[in-house]
Amino acid sequence: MASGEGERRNCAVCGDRATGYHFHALTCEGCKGFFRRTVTRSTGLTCPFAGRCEVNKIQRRHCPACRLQKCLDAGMKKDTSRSSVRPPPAFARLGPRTASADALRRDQHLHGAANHQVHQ
Amino acid sequence: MASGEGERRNCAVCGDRATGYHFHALTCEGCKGFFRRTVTRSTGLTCPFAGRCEVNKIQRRHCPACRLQKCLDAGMKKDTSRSSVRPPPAFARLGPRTASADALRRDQHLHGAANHQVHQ
DNA sequence: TATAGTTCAGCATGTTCA
DNA sequence: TGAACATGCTGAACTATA
Ligand SMILES: [Zn+2]
Ligand SMILES: [Zn+2]
Ligand SMILES: [Zn+2]
Ligand SMILES: [Zn+2]
Repeated sequence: MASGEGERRNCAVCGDRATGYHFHALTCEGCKGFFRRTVTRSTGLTCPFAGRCEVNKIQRRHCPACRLQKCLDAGMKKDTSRSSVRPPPAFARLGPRTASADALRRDQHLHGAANHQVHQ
Repeated sequence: MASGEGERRNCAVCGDRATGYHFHALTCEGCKGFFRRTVTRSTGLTCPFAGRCEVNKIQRRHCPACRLQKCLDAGMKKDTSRSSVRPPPAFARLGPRTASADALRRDQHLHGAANHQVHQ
């Protein structure tokens, strides 16, 4: 269980608590979602301060341009080979997820762990 | 000399450290599991780069299609044969089935210049 | 002992909703 | 925007079997 604990897992972009590796970088959920949304749209973001904004947990929302830049600096990138080429299966879901199908799927992995979220 | 270490056994597919022969080829645990899972569920994998992806330890996850192709090129195959009580050396040396299919695949794969570089 | 099969925590990425 | 959830894939460790 690595009681060492000395190793804090912080987001490489804003320093918030990281939940794991996302897009090849250790980041928090916020920067993960931000990157996914932003990198595709790439709406010519421009920083009003010549890209000198600090990106931390508090101010990360203030300047998307600098946040995105820091994401890229941290090594984040979309895996072009493995994305958008496989989503077909779980689409076209009209109502609430049918517990039956989902349960069936998840049952395969629910043998021992109740939730396979990142422990912490 | 339990671990002379001088002789490194590398995976024929990705070059990672091999753990032994798996499905008739010297491979690592990763490619072993990948092949077992994929060869049966061959869900029409397609490479977004015309099958010219390099398959090494770092990038082997990027393109399943090319990874599987390299597995087959390395001679990997499920031994779905009958009793499987023993691996007969004279394994259907008369059947053109494997030879032709194999050659065909290899031909398709090794056609263009392998100079194509994938991201990263 | 060696290889094939099984398990499962973790990774990658997308979706939902407050 | 981001926490929570959904799913498929990966591979180290383990088990089964010859
Ligand atoms: Zn962050
Ligand atoms: Zn800025
Ligand atoms: Zn390998
Ligand atoms: Zn490929």
